[in-house]
Amino acid sequence: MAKEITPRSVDYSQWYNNLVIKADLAENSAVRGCMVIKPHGYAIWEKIQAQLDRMFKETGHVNAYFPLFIPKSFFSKEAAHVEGFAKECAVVTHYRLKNDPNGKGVVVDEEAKLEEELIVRPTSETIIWNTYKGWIQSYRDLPLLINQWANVVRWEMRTRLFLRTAEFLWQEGHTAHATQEEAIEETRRIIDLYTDFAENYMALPVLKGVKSENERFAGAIDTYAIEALMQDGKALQAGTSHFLGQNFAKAFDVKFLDRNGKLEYVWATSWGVSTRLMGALIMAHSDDNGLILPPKLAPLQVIIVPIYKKKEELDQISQVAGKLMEELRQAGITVKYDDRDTHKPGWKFAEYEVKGVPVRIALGPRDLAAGTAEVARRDILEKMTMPLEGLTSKIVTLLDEIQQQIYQKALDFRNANIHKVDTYDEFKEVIEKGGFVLAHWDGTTETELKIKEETKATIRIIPIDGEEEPGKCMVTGRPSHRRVVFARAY
RNA sequence: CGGGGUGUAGCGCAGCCCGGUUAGCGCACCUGCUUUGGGAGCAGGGGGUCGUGAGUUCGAAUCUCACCACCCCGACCA
Repeated sequence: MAKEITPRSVDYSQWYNNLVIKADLAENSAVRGCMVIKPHGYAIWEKIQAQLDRMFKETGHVNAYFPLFIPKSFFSKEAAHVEGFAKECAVVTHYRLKNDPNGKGVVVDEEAKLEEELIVRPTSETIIWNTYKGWIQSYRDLPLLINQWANVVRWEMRTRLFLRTAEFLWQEGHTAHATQEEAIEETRRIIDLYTDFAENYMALPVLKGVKSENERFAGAIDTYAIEALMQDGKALQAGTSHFLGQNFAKAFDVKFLDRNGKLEYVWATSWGVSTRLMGALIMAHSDDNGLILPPKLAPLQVIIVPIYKKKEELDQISQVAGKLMEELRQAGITVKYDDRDTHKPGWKFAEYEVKGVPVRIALGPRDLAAGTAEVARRDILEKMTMPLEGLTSKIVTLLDEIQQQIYQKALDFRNANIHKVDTYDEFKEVIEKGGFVLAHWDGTTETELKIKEETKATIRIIPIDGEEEPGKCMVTGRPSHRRVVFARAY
């Protein structure tokens, strides 16, 4: 079967690395910490992008593009923001190279030093708010609902394909509002949108809530986040939406005249998801044979493989396959017919399996004689023989069913790995097994850091919906009115 | 940035201790024939700055020194 994938049970992180390579999603590049996203990986990202973009537009947002470079001085304008990002910025200092006087290649031309250094954006709040200053004068100019698809650079010490790379692709929304209420509403609308996307497209159940002060975005008043559980019991932050208050408006002096003719600072939000979602998708669903993709995000949903000995057989099969493909396409399914004679059927089966194509249809002489097809599901590795007659509608149903079952499986796993604990001793024991742990916390950063120090667990979210439950902090015994969600995280 | 490890064909590795024919193996690749319902078999073939630089030596993949890169663990991390 799938060659050279380390089983999950042996070494989860190696399994992940193997899978990314074997499924041909990405590879490390010649540039430290930066990956090459290969066509299959990029095709999945494009599906993610297309759906999110649709959802952003349905909620009134538009796309724009801002510069890759940000003048260094912009960063010092919002104190918490610079504090959070300063340690991982790539900086452009010169704009020209010259031939090495010693004859060895090229060197930086020291005479071409920039007056002011440029930072390669780690996120775009500063350049965008500097721009918004020129766009906003009146309440009539608001709200401004803008999204950008871009690459950003954060100089991470240790990188892993998709999960943490020095350069990554993402979308960042930056909105401006006349009132605090409206900005908070936007922040929540987006975290709900992300939740909808994660659950209904990625088949990934998530917990939604706000971050503790310690885990908050640098420069935000509140950070809303969704957290997903990976198969090794670690949590992965899958998306964040920040209520920025008037912090950036004040830092960049963005004011507007309200209906009463009063000059006010603008209220802001920002929100984003990145190619890290690819990591979540892989780690949440896949198995030791390779990738398992939810049909809604699979670049290829159905693959048809002919099985034949003689050319006449292939011709007959191709005719049937052609008709079937036509029908499937009309039903909105992405399908490919792999009639390459350079690879054998078994090779193709294994190849599409490791790449996560949800449904495989094999057509051979035996099928033609019986008017059937062999239909194989990637998610549960099950084969069925189905009549060709009416096959298309069955495949449509099957893809829905697979989407559902992948979600259900992830949900069952997640639910089986949420534990309530009341004492710190119990917490220390349960956190070892992985999963989300619901416990009472006194709300202080001090206690949170102590827990992190002693158990490596962090507060992933403080739930916003759901019931309040009075209790006592498991560490200090101080009062708490609601359980928060702890986990070890990526 | 600290600790450990690895750099030899596209990939994975052996050879290195104890220097000495033409640097070897598996996969992949190419050609031919036979094959094709779960990663085919046989035969033949192509492909190497042994990470980089210096040194020791008659002779270096092998010994010495320096440097570089990558990986793992830790620290760091929206």
